[in-house]
Amino acid sequence: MRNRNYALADQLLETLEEQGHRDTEPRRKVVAAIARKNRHFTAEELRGDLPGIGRATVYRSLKLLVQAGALCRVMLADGALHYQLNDSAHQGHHHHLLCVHCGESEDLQGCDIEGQLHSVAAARQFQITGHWLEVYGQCYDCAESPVVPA
Amino acid sequence: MRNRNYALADQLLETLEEQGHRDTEPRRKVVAAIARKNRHFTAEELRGDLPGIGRATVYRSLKLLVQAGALCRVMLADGALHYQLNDSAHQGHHHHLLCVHCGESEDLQGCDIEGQLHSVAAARQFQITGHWLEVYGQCYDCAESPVVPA
DNA sequence: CCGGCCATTGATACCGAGTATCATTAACGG
DNA sequence: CCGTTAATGATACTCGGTATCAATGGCCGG
Repeated sequence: MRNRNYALADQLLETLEEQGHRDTEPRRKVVAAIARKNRHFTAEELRGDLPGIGRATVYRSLKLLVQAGALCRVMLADGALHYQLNDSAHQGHHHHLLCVHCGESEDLQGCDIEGQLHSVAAARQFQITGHWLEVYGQCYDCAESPVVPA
Repeated sequence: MRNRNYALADQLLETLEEQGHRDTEPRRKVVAAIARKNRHFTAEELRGDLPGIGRATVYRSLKLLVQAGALCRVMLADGALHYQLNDSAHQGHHHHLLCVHCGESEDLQGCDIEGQLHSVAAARQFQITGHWLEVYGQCYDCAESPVVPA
C-alpha cells in the first residue's frame, strides 16, 4: 500500500516532468496527497490535506494533471465537481457509473455511445467533436445492502 | 416577434402561477428578459439585462423555472453553465447538440442512449437512475462557412 | 560547482455562480 | 380593506477557480 502509493506518486511526478514541468517540493506533496486518495475528491478536500501549500499551487497542480490525462474530472449528481485518478488502463476517454449512495465510481468503457451519437448527428449534418457523459445510479453493493437510516 | 415574446413571457409566468407562485413585478421583468433571449445565456448575462432587479431574485426565478421544466441547464464545453428555454415540445428529458463555434444548440431526442446504458450497466448489476449528457461539435452552418481568422 | 534564467510559488485579490439571512414590501384571499 | 405570507433586495457568505506579482528555488550551461 505504502509502496503502491509511493510508486503512484512518483509516476504522477514523472508524467508532469515528461510534459516539461519541474520537480518541486510543493508539487511532490500534492501528488503524494493525491496518490493517497482512493476515491474521487474535491479540490478543497485535497487542499485540506496540504496545510502548508498555497491554494493556487494545489489548483495549478490539479489542472496540469488533468491536462496530462492522469486525473479526470467527475461531475456528481448534485453538480459538485470532483477529481479522480485515472488508473493506467483507463487513460483515454471513458465514462463513469457513479453510485449516488456510496459515492463509488466504476469506469465504463465498452460502450458504443460515440457510434450511436454519430449516426444520430449525421442525420442533422452535425459534426460531433466531443461529449460529456456521467451516469448515476446504485451500485451492486448499495442495492443489496441499503443504508438503514438511524 | 414582439408578440411571440409577450406570449412566451406570459406563458412562463403562468407556469409559475400553476406551481403556486405569485405574479410579481420583478418576476414579470425576469421572465420578459428570458423570453427575449433566443439563445442559451448565463445567469449573469440575464442579470445584466435587469439592472433594477436584485441578484437573489434573478437566481430564485431561474431556479423556479428550471424546477418547473421551462428552462434547462446546459453545460458548455468550457464548463460554463448556461440556461436555455425549453420549447414546449421538448419539456422532458433530452440532450443537446452544442455548436462550439456559433453556440447554437439543437435538441436531441430520438436517441436510445438510455436503453444502451441500461444493458451495459445490467452486466455489472448497476442500477441506473439518471444521467447527464452534452454533445459538442460543429453545426451544419459552421462547418460549411467556417469563421475565417483575420 | 556556480551563476543566472525563468518556472514556480504563495499571498492576495478577484471572479462567477450561487445560497443564507433578514428586515421590508406587496400579492391576494377572505 | 386588512392580515397572512410569499417575495424582494441588501448584504454577507460559500465554493471553486483564476489573475497578479514579488520572492524563491530548479536546473542547465559554463
